[in-house]
Amino acid sequence: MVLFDVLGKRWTLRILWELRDGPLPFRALRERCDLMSPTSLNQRLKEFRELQLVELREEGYAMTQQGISLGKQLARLDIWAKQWAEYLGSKATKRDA
Amino acid sequence: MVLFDVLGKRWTLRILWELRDGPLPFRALRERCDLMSPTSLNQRLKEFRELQLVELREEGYAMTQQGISLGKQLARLDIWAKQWAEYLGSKATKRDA
DNA sequence: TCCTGTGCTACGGTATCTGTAGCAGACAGA
DNA sequence: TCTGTCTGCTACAGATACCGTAGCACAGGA
Repeated sequence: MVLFDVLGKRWTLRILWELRDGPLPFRALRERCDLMSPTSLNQRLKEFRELQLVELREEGYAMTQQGISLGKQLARLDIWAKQWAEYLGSKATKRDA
Repeated sequence: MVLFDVLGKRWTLRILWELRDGPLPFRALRERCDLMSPTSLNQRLKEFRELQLVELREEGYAMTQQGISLGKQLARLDIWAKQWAEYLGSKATKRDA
């Protein structure tokens, strides 16, 4: 499972997430990602480019068509995560009560 | 993004994936995951239990309702990944030709 | 020439993961 | 009671990945 290999690395999901709204230059992207180390960011970006999920354009790093498609999948996952957080929260509330 | 934090660790997706088919004891799960180190497996399992995605039953480690729900999301992602792999493959074929 | 922006890298320290070995407990059979 | 074999899990040392800081090389603009 190649996708799981690449997604199972630190910052991967976050970087893709931050690029969903549009292209970002290297440093701006880094700021969005809580100033993660440029070493790691560059490493991830390199992998993304090899996998044709992201490309470097004049405006900065941008999602390819495949990247956008993956972004939609992550959006689904985000929706699920929000519901899940609510579930955990409600259980915690009940326990505290 | 709590979910992305936990998913952004090595083996996380893989472990959840292997548990989709039903409960597995510690060692069997480890074998499914290419004999990953027991240290890491135990660490991940601990996190999953805290997040109520996985629980330890008599039959072994098993998905909770929330875990099953997450598994369905990962299945979607898997479908996407397969199409994506086809896309990458077809481009490579064209390039080689 | 200087300033500021870009992408990116070097370096040393730290955290995380890895593989091997083995512990403690439960159960089964002799 | 001893032995063997499961179970979940842990200790330890080495390898790998990540971290923050600093700075490089290049491209404009003044």
